[in-house]
Amino acid sequence: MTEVTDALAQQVWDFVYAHDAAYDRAAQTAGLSAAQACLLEHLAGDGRAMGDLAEELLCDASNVTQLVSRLEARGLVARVPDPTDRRIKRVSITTAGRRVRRTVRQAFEFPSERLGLLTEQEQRQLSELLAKVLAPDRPLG
Amino acid sequence: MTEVTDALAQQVWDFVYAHDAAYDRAAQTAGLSAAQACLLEHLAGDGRAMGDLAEELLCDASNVTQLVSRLEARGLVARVPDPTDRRIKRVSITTAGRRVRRTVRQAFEFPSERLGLLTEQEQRQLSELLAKVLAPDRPLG
DNA sequence: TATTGTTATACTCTATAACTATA
DNA sequence: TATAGTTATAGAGTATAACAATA
Repeated sequence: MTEVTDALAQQVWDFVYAHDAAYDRAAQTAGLSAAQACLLEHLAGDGRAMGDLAEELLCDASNVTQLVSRLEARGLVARVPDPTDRRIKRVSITTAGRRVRRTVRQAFEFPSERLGLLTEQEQRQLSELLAKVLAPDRPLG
Repeated sequence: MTEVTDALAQQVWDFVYAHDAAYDRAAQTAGLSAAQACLLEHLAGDGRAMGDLAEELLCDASNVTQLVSRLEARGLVARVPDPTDRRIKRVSITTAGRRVRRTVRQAFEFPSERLGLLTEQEQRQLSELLAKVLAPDRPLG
């Protein structure tokens, strides 16, 4: 463990803040909240069970219910019953949802406009540093 | 502008996520939301005007009113009228507020436990990379 | 008239607890 | 009985618009 300067901690804070703000703006471009955009990102091909989404998003199932309800009301996702277990509902993204998701991705300029300021070598450096910082001792958060 | 790989963007995402989650937890340790803790961090010696806080926190003034009201109800801040302009109210942190703020700072283990995984040289490297990424072309976000 | 802060209102995120349907 | 999802409810963050007090 090395001592960490306040200056570095502050830089990291600013970086994180800029990233968060950029994602918020990107989502807003498509009329979504960050939480809604994030949920769309977690929808793979044939649909995810509500419970799985709650686990992946690290939030309560009742929260997923509401997020999905709002997205469904706008036609961006659909609840499809699971054929093998009628308790389960799978959330699948619609064509309109894919379009909106693409909009968010394209509007999220942080990676290209910020990380893109680094040379290839610097990007590799950053990647190695982040890998060290995020050493897989804890799964998340 | 260099092309940015999805892998790096994902690493950055995970890093940001871990930082956010760690701060949420730290604030919760003191019974605060992240927004409340953040506001406490912006309170300097003699108190900040509500409007200045709104600018620094990049949010609406009415939002600051509510955040401050909740903190005031818990005795962590106080509204003191400005002697020179009676429209202005300055928000100052109380002794209890300082104590709580210290609790949050100590509970925020991300800098020491995560950035501390890097050697001094690596920390300097990271600092230089972040400085490049956050080149001061835009003020914030 | 312009500015500072508040109030009223509304929407979203989030969680807990109680509930329904299914297994 | 246990599980998947929903509903009811509540508190917090946030913004817009209307408002009061002061400059």
